[in-house]
Amino acid sequence: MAPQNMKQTIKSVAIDLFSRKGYFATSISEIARGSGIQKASIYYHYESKEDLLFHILKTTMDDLIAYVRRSIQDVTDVETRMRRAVRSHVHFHLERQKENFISNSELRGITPEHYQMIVDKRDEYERIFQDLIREGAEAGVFLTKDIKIVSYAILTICTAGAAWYNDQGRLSIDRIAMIYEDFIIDGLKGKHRFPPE
Amino acid sequence: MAPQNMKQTIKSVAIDLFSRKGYFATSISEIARGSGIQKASIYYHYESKEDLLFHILKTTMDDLIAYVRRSIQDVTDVETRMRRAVRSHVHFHLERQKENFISNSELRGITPEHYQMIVDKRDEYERIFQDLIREGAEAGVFLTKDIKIVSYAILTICTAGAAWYNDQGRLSIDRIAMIYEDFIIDGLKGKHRFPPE
DNA sequence: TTCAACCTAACGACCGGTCGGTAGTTCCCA
DNA sequence: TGGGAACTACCGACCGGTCGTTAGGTTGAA
Repeated sequence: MAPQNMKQTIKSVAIDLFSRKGYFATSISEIARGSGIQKASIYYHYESKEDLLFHILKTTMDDLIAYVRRSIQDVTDVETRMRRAVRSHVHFHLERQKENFISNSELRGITPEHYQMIVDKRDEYERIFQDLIREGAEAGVFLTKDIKIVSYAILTICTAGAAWYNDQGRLSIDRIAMIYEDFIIDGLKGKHRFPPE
Repeated sequence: MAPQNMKQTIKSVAIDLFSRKGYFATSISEIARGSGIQKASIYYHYESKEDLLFHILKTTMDDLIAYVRRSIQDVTDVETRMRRAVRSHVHFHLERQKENFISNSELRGITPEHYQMIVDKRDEYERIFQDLIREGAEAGVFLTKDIKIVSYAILTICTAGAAWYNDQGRLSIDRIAMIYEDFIIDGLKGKHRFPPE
């Protein structure tokens, strides 16, 4: 195994195990076995088990934010921007299913400082969608809703996909993204029976 | 502590700890400490740590199914039925936040046999919503969508609420339920830009 | 000769679970 | 009415095993 790759190998083995068994249920020995080295050697590449988890969470969040930002940067029409954002959100989550699943279930494994860093990144990410909802509402394209709640709804619909999506399954990532896109845009445009007071 | 209550005490302490720290990160000793007894005494009430988790998951699922079924049983109009189902789903998840959070994150802690039992119950529950979507589509009230995907979308929107809902927060359970209700019904009624092939 | 990249061996802490035991209560039957 | 068996609800001590982590040694390429 080439030297520069071992750090990556450990990371991808950890991603696989953390997503399948969970962070606490996965031992350093297992990660080492999967990587073809002794468990003590893990500590040459990562400071601790928590450091390994944090690395996974951090790079996933950074990549996600960059990915979605890029997908909407040169579009002005707000409905299209939202469609693009939803689509790229879905794509990212289904293509990097395991990492995203970890990001949404293993937050409790990291230290308070690291936790704050990840939460800050997540807030930054959510703001992309919240701004789009606000933009659309101000333009009269979407009907004003509770922006926070609706943004959570949008994100969790797609994020949850990472929990059940099966790449051998009936539907392609594209197809799923389209269904979500339609559902969300209709939800955003629909009038409410219970208007905000 | 009255004798009959200790089993319940242990259970509710476990619910609190499992939801806050996770199943694997919680030790029997901690549960015992929280319950005011020695850890050996836990084993008088529950066979094992896994048995305790399974008990929590099972009763939560049973209660959930019964609760939602009851809420729609004497209503015939399909939109109203869906609205009721969504509303009771949200209510149940936010009122019994911790248990539901565990139900959606600690499935990996149980044995294969128990896992199958819980998954069967969850399938049964999802079928309630899938039948409603089908009903509504056949009646022409909803536009036909991919029933499975859309049912997952509906359920996860609300379920995710259990992860972030704060009973000290800005919004009441009722208010959140209404927002979701509107969003979902609009999503179900909207026409699709990407029709199923 | 240096140094990155690994190794073996061991550490203390803690894990879930079991053991024998023991107050206190209930119940049966002579 | 009384005595003992059985049962409930708990305890303290302990088990083998695994955990994350560290100290220190080895290897091979540059």
